[in-house]
Amino acid sequence: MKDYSGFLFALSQAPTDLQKARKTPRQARSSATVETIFAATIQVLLGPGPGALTTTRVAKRAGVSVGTLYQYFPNKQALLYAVLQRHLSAFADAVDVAGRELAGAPLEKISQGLVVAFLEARTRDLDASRAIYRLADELDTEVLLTAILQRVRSAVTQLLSSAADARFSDVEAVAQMLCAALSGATRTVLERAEAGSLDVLRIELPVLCHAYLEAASRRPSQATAAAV
Amino acid sequence: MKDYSGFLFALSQAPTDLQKARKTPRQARSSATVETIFAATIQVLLGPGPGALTTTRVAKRAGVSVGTLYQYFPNKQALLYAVLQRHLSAFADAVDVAGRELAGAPLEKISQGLVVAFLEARTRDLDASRAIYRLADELDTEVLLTAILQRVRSAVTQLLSSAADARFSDVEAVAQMLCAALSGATRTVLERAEAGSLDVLRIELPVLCHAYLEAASRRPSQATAAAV
DNA sequence: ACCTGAACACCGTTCAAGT
DNA sequence: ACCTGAACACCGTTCAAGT
Repeated sequence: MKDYSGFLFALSQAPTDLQKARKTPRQARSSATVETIFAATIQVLLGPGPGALTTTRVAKRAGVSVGTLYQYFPNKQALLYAVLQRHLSAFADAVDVAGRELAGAPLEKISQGLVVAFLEARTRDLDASRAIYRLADELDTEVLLTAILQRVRSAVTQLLSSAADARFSDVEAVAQMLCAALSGATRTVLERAEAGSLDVLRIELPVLCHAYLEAASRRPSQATAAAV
Repeated sequence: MKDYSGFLFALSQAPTDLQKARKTPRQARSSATVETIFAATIQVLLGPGPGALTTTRVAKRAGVSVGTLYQYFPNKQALLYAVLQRHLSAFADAVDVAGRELAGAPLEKISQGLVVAFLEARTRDLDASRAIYRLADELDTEVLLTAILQRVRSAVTQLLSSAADARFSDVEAVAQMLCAALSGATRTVLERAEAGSLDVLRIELPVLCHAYLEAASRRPSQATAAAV
């Protein structure tokens, strides 16, 4: 019987293990170390690329030993997970802020503002964003992404409920559909590097967003009763 | 100087290398081997899971040795790439077929049909689809995805141009936006395993699709002139 | 309280030897 | 013309030893 313990450990990482650092830094010195490791991870991602993202390389770039890295992150996935988490939280924050600013506005303004907020949030640090998102599917990000999606979706639900000139028979479903279209469309563009496709999005997305919201608010209430 | 040749080879795989098998099977026996390897890959993906997807394990499952696997695929990525390619081609085929069937119909019917085609195509073999898409970002799928997107987009462009009751000032941009929203929304749902979200999509997506197409066809022609 | 880095099991890939 | 599987370099992770 061979010793698979290390391997199985790596495979069985439940999201719980991924979400928290192995050890919370208690001294200024060590929390600085964590910051340095985060920065080094992104640098390696942008420089040598995702294929060259090894724990040893990140540690070297950060100026620490591998052992130190593993003091704060139980495994490589946890490190990447933490990087992704930071990024997504910033995104959800941006949607929250936009929601508060747009509350009570008419649909037209809400559509415009929402699209701008989405595009702006996901276009900041474009290269880093691309690299980080590309990493997302290598991890078990189910839990994290679901949580972020929930935050964004409820912010949008609240915003839609507050609209000055519309009522929705099933705000939840409309918010879900809108978030899926917005984030999906944004993501599709982020992943491909096509020049100009961002411009198309900037013009077309508000049209799509507004047209859908108008149609959804005009609709009689039993239409979506069957949906969750 | 250490020997990095193996490592660098693996890193530097250009899409060209990923797209074709190292050796084209010439005998019935060997093309059957390739089929078996494909099947084994999906089985491992669905059974032990993506974390356990090693070339050795795939080979064992397929009943061949690793060496044999490497006779047909230059590396692990190429294998996964081929699996993804098959899947995406089937998807593009489905959109093509739908486009031909719907040509000349009114917008309302086109919207409905397009959504059904998208959902149906991406819901067939749902588990395998999920597993395969989750793999996509680990590979360098830029070229492949762009090509498939192009096929789908031009099928949609043609379809929209054929609409019985509408003209678009910038069909290309509208098709691009529509494809981004459709595939993005579909993907978002596929990735999360939320119960009922597929039902929401089935009801809301045609509404969104139709509302946007109506709005876009009513729009004066200079609106999207600046976009590519 | 934090850091180091050699050591270990595993993985991707090759290639000499087989049918 | 195709297959085999031991061998090799590299990677993730650990842990005894240091400050």
